[in-house]
Amino acid sequence: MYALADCNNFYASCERVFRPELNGKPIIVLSNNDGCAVARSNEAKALGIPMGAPLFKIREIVQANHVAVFSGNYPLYGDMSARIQAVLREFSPLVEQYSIDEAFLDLTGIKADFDAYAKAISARCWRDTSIPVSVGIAPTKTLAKIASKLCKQYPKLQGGCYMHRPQDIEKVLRKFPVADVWGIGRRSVKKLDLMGVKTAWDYAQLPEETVRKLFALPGWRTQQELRGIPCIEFEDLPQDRQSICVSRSFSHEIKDSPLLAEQVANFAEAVVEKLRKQGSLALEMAVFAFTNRFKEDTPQAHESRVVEFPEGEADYRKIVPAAVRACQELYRPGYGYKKAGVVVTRLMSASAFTASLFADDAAAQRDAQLSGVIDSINRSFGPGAIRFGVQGSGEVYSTREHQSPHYTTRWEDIPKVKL
DNA sequence: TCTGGGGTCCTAGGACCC
DNA sequence: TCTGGGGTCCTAGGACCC
Repeated sequence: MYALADCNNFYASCERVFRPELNGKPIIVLSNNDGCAVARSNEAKALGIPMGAPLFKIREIVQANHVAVFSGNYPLYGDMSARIQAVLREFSPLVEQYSIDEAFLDLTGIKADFDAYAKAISARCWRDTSIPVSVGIAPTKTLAKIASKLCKQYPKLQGGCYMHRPQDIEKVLRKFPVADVWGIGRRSVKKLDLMGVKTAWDYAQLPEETVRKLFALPGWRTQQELRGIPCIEFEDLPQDRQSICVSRSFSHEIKDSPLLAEQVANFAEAVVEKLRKQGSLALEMAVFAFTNRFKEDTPQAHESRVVEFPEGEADYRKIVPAAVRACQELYRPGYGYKKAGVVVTRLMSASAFTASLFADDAAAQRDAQLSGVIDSINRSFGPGAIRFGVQGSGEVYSTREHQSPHYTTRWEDIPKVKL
């Protein structure tokens, strides 16, 4: 059996932990630059605010209903996510962190009344973190996902649902929209709709050859999983990323080459930090920048440059300047750049690295140590404590008007209790 | 005026080999 | 008019996830 623990409206719930007066009130959390609503409390959903709605399009609803608005506070969400994880590990040693707000548990070998177990996991998360968590338990990951969605739909389940008898599964699938099944995206829903396939049950009953032909291997796996046959691996140990990307939209268009280079330098620095954290070297890097695609009446540019590192690289002093050079090369005057980013690909483990016959070992070792020093200074004193001149202030060009404090990750922001 | 960011997997088709 | 057969590797693009 697998459990899926899914935090309800995660970012919104995190904000509410430290603002309990907002319980029962509509709240939304915004994307970068305060652009779109990427998380909504149930009350905000009920007001008809769609996922991903641009703030300027929902301003009237927000004002009329006093919706509390927050800029994204990722240090807070990351920390709350780690706390949830710690709770989950008490219920199974095998936890797969699937995303910031979801984790699968492998319950193999655990003897328990799984319905009570699901409810207990949810109750414990609530007690220890004040985050509401929906826990579904079922024979496959896809069915566990469905079970956890049922918890959100039916409060009487008290956050936990165990679904395993074929007749129960059939009953649920017959009412469950195929569009809400994990792995069935918008494109597939369109096709399925034309075929008259509306529910998860309809999908499970399709002939396998049809599914294989129209939805390929992933679609077939989903079908098997709906039939109760596990097909999607449980990944206990987190895999190394195959690519690492840092990109942002800017609050204003950038027309100036040095200013664009400054942003790119900051993205490159952040990429290297992530790359080093997972202990990888990059063989390739791409730097890209483009104009505002929503302004259709202005000239559009979509530029990128690729840089190769034949030896593999994870050195700030190699990667950051290379990114800046690539940015200077791709820059074209007269365009207003709205978004840029840096992505490293073809990553390899630094420990598996074989040095080149012609490399200067002493110099390489010195450089590696220097990057390590940069890492430790920034870990101790905060991001950007030490940085390249070309990074400017180290701040990216963005708007965050509704930022909440970093309650759990910054000393100055820790809530004070008055006695 | 204002429109997110970061990933993975799979497949078809092209390039190339003998 | 006729124009081999069988295979691998790589990449771009599609689809999906949160």
